[in-house]
Amino acid sequence: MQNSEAIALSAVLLAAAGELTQRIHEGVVARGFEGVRPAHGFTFARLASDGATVTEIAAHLGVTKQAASQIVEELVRKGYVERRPHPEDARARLVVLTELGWACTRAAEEAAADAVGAWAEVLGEREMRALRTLLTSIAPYGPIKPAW
Amino acid sequence: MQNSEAIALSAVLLAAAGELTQRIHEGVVARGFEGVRPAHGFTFARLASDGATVTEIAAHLGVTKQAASQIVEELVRKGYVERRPHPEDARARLVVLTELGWACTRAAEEAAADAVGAWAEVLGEREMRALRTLLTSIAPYGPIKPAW
DNA sequence: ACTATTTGGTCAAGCTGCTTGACCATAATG
DNA sequence: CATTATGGTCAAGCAGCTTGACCAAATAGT
Repeated sequence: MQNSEAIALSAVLLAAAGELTQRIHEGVVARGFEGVRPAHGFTFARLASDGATVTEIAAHLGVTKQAASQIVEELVRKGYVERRPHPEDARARLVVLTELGWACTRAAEEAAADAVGAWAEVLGEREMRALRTLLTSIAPYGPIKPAW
Repeated sequence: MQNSEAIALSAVLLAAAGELTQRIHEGVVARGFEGVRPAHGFTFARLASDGATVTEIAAHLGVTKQAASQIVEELVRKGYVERRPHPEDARARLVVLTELGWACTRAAEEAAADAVGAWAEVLGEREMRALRTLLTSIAPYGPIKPAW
């Protein structure tokens, strides 16, 4: 593997990821959900299965818990999530999606499906599976940090 | 293509891109270049071939020209680029990499090669070429916008 | 048991990186 | 050669994050 090949691979990977992010965002907006940013989408993804605490969200996003707390506050204000008392820890508060939050999550999924679908039209089903398999082999396990 | 598959593909793509960005950044820092952010790397990439004007950099990064101007100012201060008079337009100024800027660019390329090389050890050369081919087919042509 | 430390969360203040708005100098257009 | 468009900077403001201080509940130490 020469350097130039590594650069080329990096460039197309970053370009594809950037475009995907942008398209998902545009698709969500087009479906009527305004004032939501990609970071909110990553938050929703973490909340989708049973909710999470502020600290867990912070770890998921790779930010401080103060930042996560502010994000949650904003999402509460906009009606996407709500804070409930934590069933096992009186200090903690469980953040869960509201019905609006679920609707927005589904919109994001549809937008993702649209964007990916456009790729499928170019590559075909078979190649898409190959792509997914390859990426799955190299993607890290941890949280998806929107870090760049 | 079902929604769930699109989500899975999106997740691994974003995870891989996030990890790559982070590793490149860490690699650049490890090679002794401090105070440089991913956005600077995207700037360097645009400057590498013959330099660019502030307006061109702005378009490349997807930000306003004021923001691009500030970024250039910072890079000048840190010694990575310099402003030269534009040979054809007295209004414009051509921003070019200094020797330090070139060194930093090479460091980023090495870091990218390291990160990609780690994937090659998992996938093998053949699969890496397949991955690159697939991604090249779906990546947009325009500037790489670090947008999320 | 009860002190001491850790952990979950918020409040407050500050910084960084971007934005919008105004403006100047040069180029392109009629 | 007057008008408009373009490249660039200065200034002010804002959004999203950080660090620092703090409180309440849980956990650990003896």
